[in-house]
Amino acid sequence: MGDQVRRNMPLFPMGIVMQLTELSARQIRYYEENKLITPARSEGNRRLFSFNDVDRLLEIKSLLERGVNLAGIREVFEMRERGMQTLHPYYRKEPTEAELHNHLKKELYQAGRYGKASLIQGELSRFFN
Amino acid sequence: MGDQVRRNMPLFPMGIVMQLTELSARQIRYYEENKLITPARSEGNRRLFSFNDVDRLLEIKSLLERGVNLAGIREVFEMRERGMQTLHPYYRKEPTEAELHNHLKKELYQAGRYGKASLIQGELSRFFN
DNA sequence: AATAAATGTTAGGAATCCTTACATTTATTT
DNA sequence: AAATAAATGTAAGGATTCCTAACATTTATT
Repeated sequence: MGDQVRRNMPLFPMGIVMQLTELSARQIRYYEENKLITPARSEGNRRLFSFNDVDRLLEIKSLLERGVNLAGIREVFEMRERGMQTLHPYYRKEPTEAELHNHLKKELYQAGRYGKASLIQGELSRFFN
Repeated sequence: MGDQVRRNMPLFPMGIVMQLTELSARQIRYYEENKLITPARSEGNRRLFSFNDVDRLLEIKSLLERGVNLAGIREVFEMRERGMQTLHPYYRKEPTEAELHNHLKKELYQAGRYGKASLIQGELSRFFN
């Protein structure tokens, strides 16, 4: 069984993830609402979080504490998914992109040096190996 | 945070453990009743299983399939906790010990070569690293 | 001051899990 | 073969956890 598969297995209920991340249910649901995570669901519609979900939540928390807003975090995640290292992914996109980029840059600038949190792959590894 | 601590963190609810082990809730509760596992409890008295709990359940299942009964499995676990490799831990114990040992030996004998399943540390590693 | 972003709080309902009790199956013993 | 024991199934009633939705509050930005 691949590592990628394992890290995406739906395992944890809301209560455990709240403890693991020290986030409120409201916060976690809000981040999902904003497409920052997409936890699986049980048959009865209960959220089931994977290791990767928890990792993401920890990173969201870290970035928020650094002053990045949800739009910025979304951008950071999309950036990574495209396998980019640059901070400028604005070519070949929608009109509002320039503004978005500007906004992000400004926030990241005043949030202190960027790149540290987003480079921490696997925050959850503090809990598990 | 130590590895031992992590593997003992209460994380999984009953439903997930059922899927992970392919055991029924009845079976899992019965094994707890017989002191083969001791999952933690939530504030509201719900079982919360750790990695080690799931590992144990997988081993219980394996041993049961080999014909070992619960008493035998309990013996195997106690044996390991004492850090023994021998199959003869009957000195310095209660009167019924000799019978127990005899019983176990018989079962293990007819269950095929012993030692394989109990040596598999971390069955759950098939799912996680 | 007004707006927006992020989070808190509450309510009502649904899903999951709890214990307890009794039934069933399978193996062992007499 | 009948009786006993071990392991599991099943069902009921109740408690816990989680769900969505709505409205309130806090904080930052405009």
